Amino acid sequence: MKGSDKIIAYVNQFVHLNQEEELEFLSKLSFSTFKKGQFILRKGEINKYQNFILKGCLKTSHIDENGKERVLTFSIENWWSGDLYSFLSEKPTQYFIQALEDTEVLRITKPNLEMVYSKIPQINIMFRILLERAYIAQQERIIGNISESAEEKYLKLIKKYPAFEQRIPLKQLALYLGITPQFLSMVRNKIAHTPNFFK
Amino acid sequence: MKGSDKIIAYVNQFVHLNQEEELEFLSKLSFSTFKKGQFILRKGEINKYQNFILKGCLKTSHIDENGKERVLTFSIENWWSGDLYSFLSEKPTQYFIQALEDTEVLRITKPNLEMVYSKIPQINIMFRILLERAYIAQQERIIGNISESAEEKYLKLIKKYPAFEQRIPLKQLALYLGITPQFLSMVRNKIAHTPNFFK
DNA sequence: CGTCTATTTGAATGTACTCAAAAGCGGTGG
DNA sequence: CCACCGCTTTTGAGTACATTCAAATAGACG
Repeated sequence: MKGSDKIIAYVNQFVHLNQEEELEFLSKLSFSTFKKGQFILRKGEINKYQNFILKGCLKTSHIDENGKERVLTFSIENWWSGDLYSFLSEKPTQYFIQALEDTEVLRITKPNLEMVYSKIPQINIMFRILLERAYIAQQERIIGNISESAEEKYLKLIKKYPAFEQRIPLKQLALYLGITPQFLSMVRNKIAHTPNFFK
Repeated sequence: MKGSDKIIAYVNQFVHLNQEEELEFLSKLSFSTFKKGQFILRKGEINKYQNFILKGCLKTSHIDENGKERVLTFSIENWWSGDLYSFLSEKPTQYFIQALEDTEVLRITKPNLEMVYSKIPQINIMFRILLERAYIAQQERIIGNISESAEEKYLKLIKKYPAFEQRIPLKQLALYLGITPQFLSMVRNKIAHTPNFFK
């Protein structure tokens, strides 16, 4: 499936576009590829794009004064990636975005997105829905982070996003959960050796 | 200061309204009061209002299957309170909102807000700015929750919102931080007896 | 004043971390 | 194609952080 078909199929999950609108939207997107390990965005830069992932996996993370890294999100096929705050406000980002796999994206700049908004109100609606969902997902994660043990958080994560278990290295998952890789390794082992841990 | 003056002063921090717009906006708000302990919203209900707090303090919390409560936010004077997701989608909320003090609010319904949006574009801009800020604050909290010890989280909280230390009961702060009240009591004691913990 | 809830204190336990080292795996160059 | 290097994952011992359970004390409210 071509990239343009993929994103149109994605958009159609939320709103309906006629052919003219589809072409208008596609004309504002550009295609980019990133090698595994490559940085798409670094702290201090202004995030000029929202990236729709056609193939691959991106990690958005934060690194504090002591060099401690924490993962805010992993983004895979059919997700958007990009620091929304920096994108909207045109201020420097606090985050790094890095490819965990060879990755292909369709990306849009702020001026182009604004042009699309004015010509295709449906796209506005789609992004409003996406923002609502992102907001509520964040709230759920906050509740989870302050309620659950590492084991519960891990089980919930791989239940919500089954692809992550196979696809994302243990170390990176630990950075997302806020635990040490050593401890996550123990947790996995315990789960694997506990009969009927699925219930 | 009257409630109407307070919210106008608040709005003026973000955007400028002329006198006609001010009156239009105010005409869409209604005044309500809540007694300490009273619930403004319960899980399963649809959140019909966004509440601007003139006086008092509201707590938004989540209670899981086991009855375990966790606090998502505390809201005091000059903050908005209300489950945005339920408000926008008109679906049942997952949260409880309860008054921690006798509280006075100015509130707006979704139809009235939409009317205001269409007549006063500035209000649209204001809420967009507020949503951006809420989103970024949530991201920072997620990073903090997975990076920091209980002591760090507590110190950061009272540094960011100094009023909370005096005003919000220890037990409620513990429900926000995701630790037991007993442990927070120990943390406070340790801080109080550690010379130069401010640095 | 009495009752109810919030806060403090302490002991025992469990969860997760640090440090250290070994084993596994993937990519690169010869 | 294999050997090596660097990074990830596993394993283990000792420690620190945070919880549970229990009980005493302090505060708030009618």
